[in-house]
Amino acid sequence: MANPIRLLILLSDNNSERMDLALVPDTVEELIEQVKEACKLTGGIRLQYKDIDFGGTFVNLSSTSSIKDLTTIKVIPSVPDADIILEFIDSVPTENSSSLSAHTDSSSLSTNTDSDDTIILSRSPSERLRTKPWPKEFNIPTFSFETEGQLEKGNAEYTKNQTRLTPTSKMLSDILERLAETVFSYKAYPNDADLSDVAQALTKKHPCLRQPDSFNESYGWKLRLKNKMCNYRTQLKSHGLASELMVNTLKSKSREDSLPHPAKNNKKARRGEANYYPQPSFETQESLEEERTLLLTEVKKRNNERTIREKMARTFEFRRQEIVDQKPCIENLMERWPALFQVEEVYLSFILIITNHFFPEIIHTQGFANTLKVFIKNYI
DNA sequence: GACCTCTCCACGTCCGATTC
DNA sequence: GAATCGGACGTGGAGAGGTC
Repeated sequence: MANPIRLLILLSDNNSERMDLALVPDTVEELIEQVKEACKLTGGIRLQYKDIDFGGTFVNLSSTSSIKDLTTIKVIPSVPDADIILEFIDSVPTENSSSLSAHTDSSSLSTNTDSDDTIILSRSPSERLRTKPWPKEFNIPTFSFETEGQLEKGNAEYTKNQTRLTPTSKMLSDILERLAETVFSYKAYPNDADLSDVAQALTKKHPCLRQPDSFNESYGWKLRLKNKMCNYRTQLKSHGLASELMVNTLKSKSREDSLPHPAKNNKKARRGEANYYPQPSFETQESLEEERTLLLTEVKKRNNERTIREKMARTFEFRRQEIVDQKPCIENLMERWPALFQVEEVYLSFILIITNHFFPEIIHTQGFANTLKVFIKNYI
């Protein structure tokens, strides 16, 4: 029978615990789980052990064979290279509409979001609505109590004798309204494939709504939804609820015309593209202008990429609105925002724009974050 | 490069259903 | 019965893509 072993777990400089084990686990993963349980830790950790052969230096633990009685184990919160995630953060926005933040995982043991590994690419507070990418499987929301009740009855009827339900206008409004709200929480301008997803998810969840005459038995719902989204955007605009939609309003674009005609002499956004117009953050125009002035100084300093990146991120909304509203010429832009033309910013924006355009599904993945990090380290 | 067709989007309008 | 709401549809301007 193996002898029990005693370990000293170093949690921090002045925080340690004793841990007794009946036997050494076979794998490091098991040991990590046991340490987490014993010390009541959450989040990602890795372990190092005190290597006597090297004068007591802490060495990464790759095998439990290094563990003996009275070994000192050091707990390292999270593993930066292994735990990179992409997520939206609220404080420091940047230059791309699909703004993202790739940073090391800040578990309960770590608050290391300010390391050099952090790629500050976050979204504006106004865009908090769209904090998640388009779901792989669209989750149909819960409708009003009345609608849900009718659907439940309709589905039961459908299961029994394949009878389809013809929704009343009230029910139809409720369904479309809730779907539009949910779709809008992901995308203001969903494409055909997105709407097909929603329509299919709807008829899958509520088979009584299937339309036998249409493609996939859901094409009619897709058309309805497409129309609803258009009306929904108009509705939001009329209530002034979405500034990002307002800048894409044709009438508001042709201000120079005293009697603006819709879509007359206006450059229209490219297919599937709309002006990104984040709301000003909690910071004031004055403070942001001050930040911009500081940036002019910072940009002249050497090896100052991180500070520039941070300040560019912080002034993103301010800069974006300036560009959308005033449409400044390149000379003015270069004069006011020289950092925007630095290689790092151009590369980063380019990579994100291309990726978001062609491979939107990978932009939230860990693999993309890792690749981006390596690219920035090596080439920027 | 010109032309054509298709698609997208905003906008306006119609019309049926609902509310008052 | 008038007012309001909202789904549906038509229209026009613009971009994308294909063809010659």
